[in-house]
Amino acid sequence: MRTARINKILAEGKAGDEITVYGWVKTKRVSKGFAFIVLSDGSSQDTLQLVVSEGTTAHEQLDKCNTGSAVRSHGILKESPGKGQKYELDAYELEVIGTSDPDKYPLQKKGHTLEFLREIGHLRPRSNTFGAVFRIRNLISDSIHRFLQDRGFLWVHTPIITSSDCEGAGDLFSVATSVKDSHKTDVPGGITYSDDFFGRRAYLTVSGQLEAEFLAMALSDVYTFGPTFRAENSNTSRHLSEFWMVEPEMAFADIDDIIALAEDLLRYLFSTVAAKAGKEIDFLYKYYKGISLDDIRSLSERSFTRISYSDAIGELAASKKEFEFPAHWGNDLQSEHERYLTEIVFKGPLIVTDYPINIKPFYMRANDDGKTVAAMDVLVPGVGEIIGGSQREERLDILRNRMVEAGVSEVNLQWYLDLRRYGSAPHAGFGLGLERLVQYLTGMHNIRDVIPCPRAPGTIKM
RNA sequence: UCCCGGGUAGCUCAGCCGGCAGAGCGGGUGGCUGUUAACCACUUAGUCGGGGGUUCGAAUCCCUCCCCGGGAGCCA
Repeated sequence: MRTARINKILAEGKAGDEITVYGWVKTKRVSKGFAFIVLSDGSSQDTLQLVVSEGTTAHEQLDKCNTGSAVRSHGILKESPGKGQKYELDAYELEVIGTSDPDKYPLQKKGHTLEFLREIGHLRPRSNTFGAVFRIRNLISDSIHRFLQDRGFLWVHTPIITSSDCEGAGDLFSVATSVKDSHKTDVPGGITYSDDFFGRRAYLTVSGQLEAEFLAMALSDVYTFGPTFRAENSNTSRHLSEFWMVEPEMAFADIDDIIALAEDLLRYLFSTVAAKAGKEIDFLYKYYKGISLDDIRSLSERSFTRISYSDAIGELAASKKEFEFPAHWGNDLQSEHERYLTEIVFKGPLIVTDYPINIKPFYMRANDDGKTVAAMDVLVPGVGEIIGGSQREERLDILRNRMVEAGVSEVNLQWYLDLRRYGSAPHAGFGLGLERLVQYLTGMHNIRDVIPCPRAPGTIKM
């Protein structure tokens, strides 16, 4: 089955070309004597219009050729006299490969709500919206690899099943095989982890950071890119139980190095999306009013604003706006604070640095003031935090003190402390939430609409 | 987990101070010689989220459970 996808036909085809095309029927408009069929194959935002004239064998197939059916067509490409498309296919062959009962097929010609499409997750990629979102998601993922590979970073594959339970990034999913052993009752669920598969408790990873650190302390510049899992009972439009994260980790690097890396990476991604996904962005902006192509392009061309946490608190305190929770040094920024800073004050991505030591994890490097750590978050309008990172504490004694204060046991982290015992060096990294970035660039308000199979509390279809 | 809002035809919704179950879209049939979410006519379509209660009578009022959405917290 030799195929030419519609994006290629439209980009490289010439009037007069004889072509075969495959796709799914989006709409069919039948008039006396001829019919129009709009065909989509997901290869781009564009569709191909088939013109089926009476008297052809193609015309005899029209009755079976309903919305949603899979078809093959063969004909001559020609310039379209109608508006809305440059080319159309003068189709003289039409074969319905897979029929679709129009009475039952859930997707109509008309637009659907995102809530309804979420209920038919297996069919929603056929919609214009989800086609656009998943193409952009792919472009971003590919571009992340390209950017980091070009800079000499090694993609390292850190484990999905892990024994680390102390990263402080929320509740973990347990991995077990013996849950049927309900008479053994020393842990909730009735199993004894020492008798279970790994001989000790295991979890799905909440972050590849700690493992990326030991790889960076040998290979210098590395990154992880894979799924991570949080068992938090959070029900929001910005949280998933399973999401994808990119975590670069650099040795012999400080906080400024990774701030620069984060900004360069984001600006590269903005410019790539603007250059290669213009039609998708235009479509999504038209319907969801998230971010326009012009805005993405201009974001890629200017440097991000950078502000310390302390100055951000000052900015919030000086504002005339009434917050539900007044900004107070020592407390984490609330959603309303992040929104105010990114949407009202700075109107774009914002890098906030040097957070109070008490609200950040033990591994972040203590600053000389004793009150803050070398941390950085990148906040964007509408979505909030898309990147969180820090310089890591490389000084053994200070790290051990932080662990004691945080109540983190050393027992299972001797390997982590070894990195500080043998050839310790300044290093730093960050985590980029892929779905949140895709949200920002697509304007999807709900994070469940930027991943094919969203997982959330009580939600695991397919 | 908490606070709001919602659940009525395949979809989007109206009806809600109790009294015959509605519209638009979609689907079907017919018409139309260039459509673009085509257009015109006709037609099809219901466990009013589940359970319980009040009442002569409940989509409508009360209780309860479930599900969905928005916001908050946690974070990416």
